[in-house]
Amino acid sequence: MKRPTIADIARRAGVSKGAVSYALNGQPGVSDTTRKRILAIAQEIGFNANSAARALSGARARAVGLTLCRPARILGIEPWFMGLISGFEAELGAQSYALTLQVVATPEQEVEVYRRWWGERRIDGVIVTDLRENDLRIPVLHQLQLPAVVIGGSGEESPVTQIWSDDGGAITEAVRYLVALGHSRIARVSGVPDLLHTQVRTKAFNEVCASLGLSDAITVPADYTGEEGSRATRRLLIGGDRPTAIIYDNDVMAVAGLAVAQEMGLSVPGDLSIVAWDDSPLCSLVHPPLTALSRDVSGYGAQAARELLNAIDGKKVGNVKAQTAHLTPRGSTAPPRT
Amino acid sequence: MKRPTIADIARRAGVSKGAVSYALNGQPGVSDTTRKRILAIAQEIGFNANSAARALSGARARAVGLTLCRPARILGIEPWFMGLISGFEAELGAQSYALTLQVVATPEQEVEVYRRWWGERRIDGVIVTDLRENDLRIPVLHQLQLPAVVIGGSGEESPVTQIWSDDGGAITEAVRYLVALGHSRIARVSGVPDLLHTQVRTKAFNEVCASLGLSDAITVPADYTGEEGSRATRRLLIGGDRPTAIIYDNDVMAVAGLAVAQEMGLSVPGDLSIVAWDDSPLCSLVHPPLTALSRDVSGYGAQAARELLNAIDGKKVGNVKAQTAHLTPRGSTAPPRT
DNA sequence: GTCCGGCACTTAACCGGTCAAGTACACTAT
DNA sequence: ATAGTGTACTTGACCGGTTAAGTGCCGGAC
Repeated sequence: MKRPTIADIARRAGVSKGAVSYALNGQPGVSDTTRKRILAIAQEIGFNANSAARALSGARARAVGLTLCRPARILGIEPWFMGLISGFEAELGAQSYALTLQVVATPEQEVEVYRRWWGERRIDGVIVTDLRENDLRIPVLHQLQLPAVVIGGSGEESPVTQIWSDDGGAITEAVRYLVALGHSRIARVSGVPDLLHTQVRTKAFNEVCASLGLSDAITVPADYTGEEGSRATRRLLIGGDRPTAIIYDNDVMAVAGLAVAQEMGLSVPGDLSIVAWDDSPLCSLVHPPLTALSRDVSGYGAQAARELLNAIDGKKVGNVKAQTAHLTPRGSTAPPRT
Repeated sequence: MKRPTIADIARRAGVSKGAVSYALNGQPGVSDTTRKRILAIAQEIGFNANSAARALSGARARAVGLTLCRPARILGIEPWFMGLISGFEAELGAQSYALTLQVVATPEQEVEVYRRWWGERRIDGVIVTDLRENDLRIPVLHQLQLPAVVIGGSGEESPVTQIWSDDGGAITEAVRYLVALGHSRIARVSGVPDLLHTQVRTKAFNEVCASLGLSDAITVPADYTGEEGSRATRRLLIGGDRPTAIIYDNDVMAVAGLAVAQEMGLSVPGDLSIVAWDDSPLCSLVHPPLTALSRDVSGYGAQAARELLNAIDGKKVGNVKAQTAHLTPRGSTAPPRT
């Protein structure tokens, strides 16, 4: 049960390997009748071009890489990555590019994986997530000349293409909404402070709160996990002057915060309003359903994949701004009880 | 910035390509001093073997494939797959195998992807999830002679290696526990009924309920999504003789069920006890935290990857039984209010 | 002195594609 | 009749590894 090669097709069609190659790739050099005959034979014997051979003769590997650098326990539960991945796939699958995945523990390992993949010619490009300040991956990507697209940058000038969204604008909208409802003590539980988009959000949050005269608007740093989300929420709620609204940097922490409030006997949204960043089915799953900053994560992923394919094709692409997250009000926000 | 090849190493070391190949692969045929020299040069110039060239000359592709066949909205939120994936990685990474991922919409597409991957020599084997009755993928895998490991079979004889766990035993434990607490009206919200492990669970659930004399133990089929979980729960709770305990086939539906109960003003666990299948951080996140049937999903994945690598190496492996899920009691179960 | 075995390499074929260069033939223009 | 042009192929090199077969040389046995 040997897998067929173009030589098999050539033999059956009575032509040379080269002719078969031209026929299969839609290149000129064979007549229409011959081409049809060859395609029919290929179809019949279930031919698929050996990707290794193709990659070896100068062509692409037709695969892109993605590394996930978060602890497994949070990876599993956060809908964000899977949304992103299904977006990539939608685009990559259409061009029959494969997606190669690697879970890593540290950014250093991540860099190692990039080096290895690229050295092995296993991939044509990578998608980079969770950009940090002075990210050590960027100079390596640049040095390797490895086509890449960064997700979640700040939109500033960068040697690597970025797909970014206006997180500052989104959080400003959320704060204004809460203030319009009558809230004046608004807190925030953030994601990992090292991440660039966390910093963008923190800055915008501080600015809008200052401009609206909210003096005690504080941000408690956390790490996207439920445990940290609970801890941060408890810290915020045990104080005497507890906030009447909390904005969370992801859905998982928001759900954890909701549970803490319920556990402490606080009513949501009566005693506490909750806003989650990044809408997902998780937000509509709980009671009350969470008001969220929604965006089309999967579309975001598809856009990133599209830009990466462009970069691989040598088209120089600049930073791309994706849709800004918009507020989806649900049951977890209301005017504060007086 | 051309990427180095063994020819580059050979030139610098003043030996032939063949010698370099022997040296790098730890094969006999070169002296110890030469080998060390070659390895040092390889290290210095950052050599990585071209995976395409290696794969082309008869060797392995050093990659395995995984297809995910669930709608994106549920893929994202279910921790199960990510747990599995990080388990695979732990094992594959150690052997420097890559994991290639593809999201598909239907089992037919899945089969197509297998055919293409195998035809392209892109992968050495696949991991198959969500086994169905008379699964159409199994004969194809067998016909292609594509090394594979099936996750979530029933443990019965099969032409393809299975990693399975005793789901019947686990659900029996859960029912007995609820009965011991004093419950007599126990319902179940199941996953997709086509899946083999759903059938195993349903059968065992019916049997244990019958043997314990629980006459109105019913299973409402759902599809693992929160929406269906809510709907099924509502249906169960609006009846006059509503159950005092519900077992859900995954954590997402259990959380949705909890929200429905709260929304209807029922207290959990006072009026309704809830048990989730497959523990995950999600279960401890909500209030009250959910009693769950736990197992080491990531370990399960690692075991599957290990068996697949064995199968790829030509070692004939039989079915492997993984650890049975065990009950982790939390706040969502209690004796029913009288 | 020579024959033999073994070590440390080299040589070259091979994997299965791609693609530039070459060839054979028909048809047209002069 | 002859050159020129285009079409429809064939030929063969090449990508970067692996590996069977070949070579040169050294040391030891007879």
